[in-house]
Amino acid sequence: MKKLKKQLIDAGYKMTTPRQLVLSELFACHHPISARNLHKKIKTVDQASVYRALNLFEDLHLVNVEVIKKEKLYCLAVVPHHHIICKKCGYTEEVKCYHDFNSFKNFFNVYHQLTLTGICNKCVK
Amino acid sequence: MKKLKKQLIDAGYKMTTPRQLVLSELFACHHPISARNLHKKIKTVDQASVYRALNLFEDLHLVNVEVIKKEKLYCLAVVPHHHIICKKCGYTEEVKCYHDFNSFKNFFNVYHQLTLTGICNKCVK
DNA sequence: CCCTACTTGCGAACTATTCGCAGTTATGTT
DNA sequence: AACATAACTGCGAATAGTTCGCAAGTAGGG
Repeated sequence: MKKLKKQLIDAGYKMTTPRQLVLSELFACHHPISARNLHKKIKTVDQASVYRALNLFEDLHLVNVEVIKKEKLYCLAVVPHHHIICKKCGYTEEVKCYHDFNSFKNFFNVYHQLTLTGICNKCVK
Repeated sequence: MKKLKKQLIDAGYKMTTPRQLVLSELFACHHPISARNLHKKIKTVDQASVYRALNLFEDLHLVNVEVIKKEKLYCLAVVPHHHIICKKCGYTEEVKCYHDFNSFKNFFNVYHQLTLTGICNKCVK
């Protein structure tokens, strides 16, 4: 959390209450969450500000985005990790991150985002 | 292309002109493309139908989706592959697919989607 | 404590995506 | 080859998702 704040500041941004709230909600939430649901949880922050915060965090690579069933979901990118998500019920598990691309082919500053979807063993029955 | 048609039919859907057109446009386009741009290229097909086709193809895993700079991009999933995309200029290269998750943890029918973003060597200067 | 550039909230504007329905079409069947 | 029918499309309009512009508020350096 402190580390996140430092990254914000170092990049030239301020740690404001709305940003703080969005971050701590993401921190508290142990699975990817949509902008909309995030806003529902912190109604004191305007929706435009939630979007602005998420976009900023995304640019700074503080959060990752993934699309599940047409929904954009955000989660903190503190420790690199991914998710596997059941397409039927939405049940989610964490998946360790296997890779560390940093430069790749002729690209630099490479980030990657891996999404796994499947059917969990409960839904398969 | 024939293989794609077979997959549609086998899943109980019809190969119609709009779907055909969307598929061949995706086939002709060698990089991920947005629904909007796809529709621009085939104006004879209504936008709702473009979306319907893309959603169907996505369900059948005929196409992959990735989000780059807040834009959802689609590409054919014929041969499993991924992309690395420059965040500055959008320049795209293909990346071979290294993995074959099929079952993973307690999930079945697992598909994965990997997106790499970075800065290409032209933009880095 | 003050200054100022960066942020926010608000309302409204955009953009993206989907819906409902009447008319059309692909496909299996005769 | 024409038919029947369930699936599909186009259209217009609705809904959802995201961003904008601006006046007012606030974090953090001096």
